[in-house]
Amino acid sequence: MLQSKLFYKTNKNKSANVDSISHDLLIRAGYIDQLMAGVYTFMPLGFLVLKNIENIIRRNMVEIGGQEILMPVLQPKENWVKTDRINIEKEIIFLLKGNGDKEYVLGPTHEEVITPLAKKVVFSYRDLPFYVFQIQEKLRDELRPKSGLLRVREFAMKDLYSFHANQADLDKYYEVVAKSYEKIFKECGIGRLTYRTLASGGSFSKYSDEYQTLTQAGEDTIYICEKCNIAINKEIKAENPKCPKCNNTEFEEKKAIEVGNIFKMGTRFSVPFDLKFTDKDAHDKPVLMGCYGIGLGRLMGAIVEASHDDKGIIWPKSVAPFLVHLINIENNPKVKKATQKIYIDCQKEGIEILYDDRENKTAGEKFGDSDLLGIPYRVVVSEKTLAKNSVEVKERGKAKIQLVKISQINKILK
RNA sequence: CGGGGUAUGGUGCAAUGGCAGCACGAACGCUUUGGGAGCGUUUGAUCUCGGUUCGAGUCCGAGUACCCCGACCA
Repeated sequence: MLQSKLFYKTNKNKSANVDSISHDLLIRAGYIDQLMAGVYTFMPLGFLVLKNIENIIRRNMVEIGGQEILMPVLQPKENWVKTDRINIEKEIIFLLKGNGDKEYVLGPTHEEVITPLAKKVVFSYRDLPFYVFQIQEKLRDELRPKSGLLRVREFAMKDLYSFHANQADLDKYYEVVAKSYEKIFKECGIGRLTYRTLASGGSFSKYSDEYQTLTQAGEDTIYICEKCNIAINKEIKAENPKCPKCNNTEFEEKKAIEVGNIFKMGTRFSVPFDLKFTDKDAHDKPVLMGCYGIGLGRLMGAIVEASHDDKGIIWPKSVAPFLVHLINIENNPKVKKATQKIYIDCQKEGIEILYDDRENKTAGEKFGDSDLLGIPYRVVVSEKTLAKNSVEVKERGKAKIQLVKISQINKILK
C-alpha cells in the first residue's frame, strides 16, 4: 500500500474528550473514527487489524470443531418475549417498529436465533454434540459507552454456541473452548496479561469464566491468585474469597477489561424454545447449551492498551495492519527508484508492506508517523544506506537498528 | 438511568459583556532534507432555538451532542 494513497490522516494533537490511551492512539493514528458515542468506523488501517484478529479467532474456532454461520441482526421481538429477555435486558435492547405494528429487536446477542434454529436440526442424541459460531455485529444500547473501543454500542463479536446431550459432554467441551481462548489471546499478543477469571454465572449457571486483560483503562477489578495463573472477579471474592484451584486466599488486585467469556447455559434457552432430543433410552430430554464470546473491537483496544509507548502503538506481528513500513527519507530519483524496487519485490514475496512514498514530508515527520502507526518493522532507505547496498531495519519498540543488505531483506523479514 | 462537566476553523487551545486570536493542519512560492525544518502569502470557526443588553463566544432559559463518576453490564 502506498501511504500517499491511504485513506487516513494522523494527528499530532492529543484528542480532546478522550481519556484512555488506546482511544487516543487509535484515533490519532487514523485507525478508527468516532461517528457518535460508542459507535466507530474502522478506517483501512483499523479494518486490517480487525480482520487479522478475526482470522486468528476463526482459525481457532474451526480447530475445535466450530462451523461458521451468519445470523441476522434483525430479529423478531416474539423470540425475546419467549425467553423474557425483552424485559430482563430491556435497558440495552434496541427495539424498532417496522411496517404496520411489527416490532423488531436489533440483536444484542443470538441465543434467541440459534436455539430455534437448532430445533430444525436436532432430533436425536445422534445429532449431538455440535458447535456453531459466527463473527457478527451486536447492537446494545449501552447506558454509558466509554474508552474508545473498550465499551461500545455496536461491535463485532465472535459467538460460539455448543449443544450437548449431557452435562459431562458440556463440561468437557467447555474446557476445550477455555484452552482455545487462551491460545487466541496468546496469538494476539496479550497472553501474559490475560487471566481466566472465575465469575458468577448470572442467570445461566452458578459460575462462568471471564477472560480479563490487565489494563489501566479496564473497568473491572480482578483478584489474581498469587500461586496459580488464574483470577476471580469481585462478585466471587465477596462470596467465597478462595482460589478455586488451590484454596489460596492471597490475591493481587488489578484493573482489567473483559475481552471474552464462556458460559454454561444449560437449559436456560432450550426450555423456553422447547429444544429437546430423544436420548438412547427413548426419552425426550432438553438439550444442554454453552455459549462463548469474544469482542473483537474490545480485544483490539485491549491490545493497544497493553502494547504502546509514548510515541505510539506497538502492534504484535500477528495483528499488525502491515508487517513492514518502508520509508525513503530522501526524495532524489536514485533513492526513490531503489525504494520502489524494494516495495515491489516485497509485495511479490507476499510481504504486507506500507510504503511511505509521501514527497512533501521530512524524515522526522515520517519517523514520527511510523512510530505512531506501530507497524512491526521499519525499513529506511537513504543515500547513506544505498552506498552500502543496504537498508536500515528497526523493530518497533526496540532501539536497535540493523543494517541489512538489500538482497537479504526478504529473507530477514520472512 | 442518577450525578457532574464541556461545547469556538479539519485538530488542539485562547479571548473583563465591546474588532473572534494562537499553534498544528491544509494550499501556494522560495529555501531546506536522518527525528514532526525556516521565511512569506493564503485558507478556515463561536452547537441549535429563544431571552437579557446599545452590544453576547462570554450572562439567562430550553434543547441537542460529547466526556467523566456512579449504577448497570452473556
